[in-house]
This record gives sequence, structure tokens and C-alpha cells, in this order.
Amino acid sequence: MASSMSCFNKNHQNFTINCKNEQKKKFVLKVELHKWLERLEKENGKMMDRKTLARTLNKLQQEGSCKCIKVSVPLVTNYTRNRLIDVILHSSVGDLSPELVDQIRMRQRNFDTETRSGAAAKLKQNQHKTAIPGLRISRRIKDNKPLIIEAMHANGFIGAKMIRVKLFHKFLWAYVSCLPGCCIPAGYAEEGQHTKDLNQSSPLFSMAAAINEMPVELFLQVVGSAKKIDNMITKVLSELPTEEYNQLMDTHAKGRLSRLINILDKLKLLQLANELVDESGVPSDAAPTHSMELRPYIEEPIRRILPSSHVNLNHRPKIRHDFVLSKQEFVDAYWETLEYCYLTAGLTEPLSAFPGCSVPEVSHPRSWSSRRVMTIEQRRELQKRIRKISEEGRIPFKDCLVIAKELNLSLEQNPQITYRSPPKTKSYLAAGEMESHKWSSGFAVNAPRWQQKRWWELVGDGGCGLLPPEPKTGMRKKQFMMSDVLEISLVAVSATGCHLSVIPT
DNA sequence: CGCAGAGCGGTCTATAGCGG
DNA sequence: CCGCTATAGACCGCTCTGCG
Repeated sequence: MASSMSCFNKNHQNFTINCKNEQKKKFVLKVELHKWLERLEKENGKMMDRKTLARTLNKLQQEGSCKCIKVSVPLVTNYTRNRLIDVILHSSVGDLSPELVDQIRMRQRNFDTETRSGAAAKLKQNQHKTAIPGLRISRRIKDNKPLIIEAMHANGFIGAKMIRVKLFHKFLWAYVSCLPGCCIPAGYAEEGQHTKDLNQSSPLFSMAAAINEMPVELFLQVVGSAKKIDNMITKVLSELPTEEYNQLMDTHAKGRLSRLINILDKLKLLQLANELVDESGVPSDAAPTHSMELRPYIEEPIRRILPSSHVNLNHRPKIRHDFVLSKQEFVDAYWETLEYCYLTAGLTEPLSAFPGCSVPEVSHPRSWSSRRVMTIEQRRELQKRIRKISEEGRIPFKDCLVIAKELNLSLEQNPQITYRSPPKTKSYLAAGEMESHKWSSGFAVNAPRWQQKRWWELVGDGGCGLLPPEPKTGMRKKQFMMSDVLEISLVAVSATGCHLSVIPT
């Protein structure tokens, strides 16, 4: 690169650009080059103007020393829009390969990160200079965020990011496989045959068009909205009136959606369609923007070893799983493998293998916590039943089991609720949480905050009569028997689909 | 206690408009 | 044609909050 651009003629002044290893580079970002020249010129007390650079590059391009192109990269906060980045290619570069586009995107990402982290460090330094010891000014304005989050969850939003990514990917795969002319062969039996066909290409599709066909219910689960949804969950997004659609697909929703797409991209399950965008602009909504990768792979993270063994991480063999996503069951198998490899990766180095090295989320157990994944129908039916039963009094254990079974709610998840006795006394308030509900248990409750309230949040406003009666004025503490709390908790278990472990006091 | 999500405040880029 | 300025849009780090 540098050889072709080693001499820059600007305002009759020669600039020599000399950079080690630059010869090996096939491209340079325009912003990178600009910053670089700016730094050089600063030493001379002058500033490089962008237009001057553009003119010079045009001249070099006409001479055939380089090629100036624009590469489209997706925005992080808006899945429907792309950002065009200016790239100067070495004249020897022919067609843009997907690898080169990847490198360009990576370089742009790194450039952004570097410049912004530099700016943030400068800001931090300034803050240190101006900070008044002991004075802490909160710049956060209290808002209705908790209410919004609550409303989103009430609409079925799944907190676990990887579960959202999984559901979204399964939807996209199903969408793409139904596209006319799609090369995903349905119901293939012969491995050799589909391998041959799938080698041909990764099916192209328009992300915007795919999302338009997304069921509202799925949208509420994976993207989320705080909007009150009535009689719309059976529809797909494109069937919604514009106003409703815009309310669902607000800036934040687009941001959340874009982050999911970004993760699918980093998992190499999706690829940005490699189109060279000309000066005239951006492709339309109907044009293919992404391709579905049908041959993804997963590497098992390498087991952690004791330092004494002195074995280099790089020299241990990696176990690799290759998939051919020709059938729904293979898509399921991909996700099960990914979850298994990384969720159980307690004694492994997630960063040692793909995709753990590029998607940190895959190795966070919280990202996979599917405890509260329920369809809206399940959620509403559960609310209805619990309300009905609770009007009649206490809910016996067997009824909880019946509800869980009939609504197909899982009881088989990780233990999350733990009741145990306090070190000395058996009576204390649990972390002020019960206090906030104006009642307390008569024994130790060591459940996390969310567990202590989440289950009654699930069943509706104010607890649907399941809560012990509100204590009268002055009656701040109420003693409950273990059986009371067990019963209540088992409803929670049904509602949340988690285990309850009881540690005898 | 650590993580994830979201808002804020900041920087950077692209662009348009203006005057020299 | 050139350079300056204002503005919008994008997106990061920091921070706070709630969850598990």
C-alpha cells in the first residue's frame, strides 16, 4: 500500500508516507489515512483538510495507483441501515473477497474503538482535574425504566440474550428455507448430496423483509416492547397498522434487534451480503442484505489446566463440530451443542475457541437462562389459573404440578431458590425485600431478590391473592410456617419453571 | 457480587451552506 | 475551488440499576 502511496503531492509539497509492514496491507481506511496525515502535518503546524485528501486520492486513482471504494457495514443501533466506509485499495487488489470485507469491517471497528477509547481516556483525565472530592453529581435522571422493563417482561421478553439469539436465528432459518428458490433442501437424507448442494451458496435474503414476516409474539420475546399488546400476537409485523408497527419498532427495539443480528454475524451464522455500494446510495428494503450461513462450526473450548503442567494452550487439540443446516433438527443440534459446550464450560477457557473468542456472551450462563421463557398464551393461562385457584384459598402442591404439566411449563431447570437457616437466629428480614412488601417471613429466606418477588409479579398486579394478607397497621412482622412458604414457592416454581431446593434447618 | 441493559455525555464523521 | 462552521447521526465508555 505504502509503495503506491508513498509520495503524496499536496499544495506543491511532498509528503512521504513510510510505514513498516504497510507493504503487506491491501487496503487502508480513508479515516485512518486522514488521521495519519493529520498527525504528520501537526508536526509542521498545519492541518490536513479532508477535501484535499479526497482530491489527492482521486488523482492517484486516475493514475491507477489505487482504488477508492465504499464498503457497506451494518450499524450497531439500527439493523435497517448500513454505514458506508471509504476504503483505499491497493491497485493490485482485484475483486473484493468476503475475507477482505471482513478485514475491512474489523479494521473500521478497531479504528472506532481506538479513537473513542482515546477520547474517553482524555475525558476521564479532565474529570480527575475538575472533580471536587466528596461531591458526587448524578447525571442520571430518574425515569420510568423499571416500569418499561417490567412491561417488556410482561409481554414475554426473554432476558437471556443467547436464548433470544437462538430463537431469532431459528426464525430466520425457517424464513429463508421457505423462500422461493432457496437452496436449503428440505428433508434431505443423503449427506453427500446436500453437502454438494449446500456448497454452492449461502442463500441471500433481505433482513428487513424477514423481520416484516416475524410473528408479533416472537418479536415480543426476542426484541421486546413495553407497549400493551391486544389481539395482535397472532399476526406478523407486516400485518400491523403503521402506527402500531412504529410503536413496536422504536429506536431501542431496533438497537436490541441489531445487537442480535450482530451476534449472529459474529457466530458466523449470518453474513452481510457483500455488495459494493456505489455513490448513488443504499440498496432498497427488498434487496438481499444478508446471507444465511448453512455450514457453521463450533470449537469446544480448551480445558483449563494447572499452571504446573506447562502445556501451551495453542498446542492442545481443538475439538470442532461442523454442521450442515439442511434440516430444522440440525439447526436445533447446532444450538444444543453451542449451549452445551459453553454453558458447561466451567473449567475451560471460553476465549480459546470459536465462537467463544468472538462472542463473549456464549460463555455467560445468564445468557442461556431460559427459566422464564413462556409463550404469551402460557403466561396468560397461568395468570388466569392462579387467579382462579387463589380465590379459593391455598394452592396445594399437586395443583401446582397439574398447572405446570397442563401448561407445559418446565420444572427442570437449575436450582435457583435456596432456603436456609441463618447462622444464629431463625427470624430476620431478608435483605429488606420482604419489608418492602410490608410483610416478612418468620424464618430465613435467602432467595435472591428477583426470586422473592418475581413469581408474584408473574401472576399479575398485586399478587392475585396468593400473598399472605397485608398486615394491619402496626403489624409489621407476620410469622409463617415453612409449609406456607413452600406452597407459595411451589407456585413460583411452576410459574418460573425452576427447581426449589430446601435445606433443612 | 458480577453481569447485562440502558441512558448520558462525549467524540468523530459526513454533509450542507456560506463567504473569500 | 477552498476552507470554515453548524448540524445530524453514529456509537463508544462510563455509570447506574436491576437481576440472578
